Amino acid sequence: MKRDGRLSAVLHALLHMAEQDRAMTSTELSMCMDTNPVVVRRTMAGLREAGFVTSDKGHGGGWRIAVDLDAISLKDIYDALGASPVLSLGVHVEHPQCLVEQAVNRALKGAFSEAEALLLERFADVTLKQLVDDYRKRAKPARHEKRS
Amino acid sequence: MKRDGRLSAVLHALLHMAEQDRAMTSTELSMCMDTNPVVVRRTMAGLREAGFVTSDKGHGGGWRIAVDLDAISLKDIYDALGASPVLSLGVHVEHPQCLVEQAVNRALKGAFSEAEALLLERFADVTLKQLVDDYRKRAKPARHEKRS
DNA sequence: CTTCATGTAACTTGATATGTTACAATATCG
DNA sequence: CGATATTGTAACATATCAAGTTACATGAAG
Repeated sequence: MKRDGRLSAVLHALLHMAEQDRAMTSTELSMCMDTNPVVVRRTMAGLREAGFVTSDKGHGGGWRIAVDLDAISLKDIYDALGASPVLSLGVHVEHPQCLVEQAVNRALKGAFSEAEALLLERFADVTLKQLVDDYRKRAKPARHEKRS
Repeated sequence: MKRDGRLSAVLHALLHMAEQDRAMTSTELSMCMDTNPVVVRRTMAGLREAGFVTSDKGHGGGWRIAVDLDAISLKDIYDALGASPVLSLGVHVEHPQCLVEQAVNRALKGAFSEAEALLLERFADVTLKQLVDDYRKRAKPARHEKRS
């Protein structure tokens, strides 16, 4: 089963936007997200509705981050993308008649919801600001290398 | 993204097998797994290779559980099915050049692996025996109702 | 030796995420 | 004002991949 890399791709785009003080066009973003401009607009639409980014038409238009970087967590972005399922695994029948299958579902669902809750907690703990800081911390030493 | 219900379906089948003292045919199992016999054989093949079930051809043939119910955990079954990914979410590029994307990947992968580890721990903690016991505990009171 | 079963390869189908085209709407620039 | 740059979005096309299906070989039991 193929994994959904949209969250990852969008975060990549957002961090690049955070490093610019101008708007970035869908075409620019499509390059760093390795897709095409229409898909970028489709994906960013959710973030716009949630108020995390703004978009402007026309000359000099494009996408900008609209809130403080430390006010957005990965969970916020995940939700804004449309809360796709976290787990590939699921139960075969949601509300089975069969008592045997009900026992299976009880066991599986317990494990599923714990794992999902943990993941979303971790997402909620990380802000875009932290990602930017992490990136900068690693990028700077590399620049020193070049200078020296 | 559609969820993979094979683990759930196979557990259902195994518990029914556990309640019988005869072999069950792929056709019988296909009914309780809500699919067709060939898919059952395909799915059970992994369990057979792992030694959890045996299959017999010919008259009176079919599938039987081959080990003690308290010697198999959900994790064992999950593994025997071919360890499909646990999470729907993944990173967009596995080993990116871009430092920004590397920072994104570090954050995501940490959260992913914690959640996955937790789920597999929980799976490892539950044996087929426990599921059977849970089922029986709930099934018996229902019979008393009928009698009284 | 017929029937009932599994084993498995090959092919078909269906669901769906992604990509693409097309064009309307709108903002900026000169 | 007209040319150009940009988003917004619907509609369509493509690719992928799991599941379903067909077909037939193999083997066991009556």
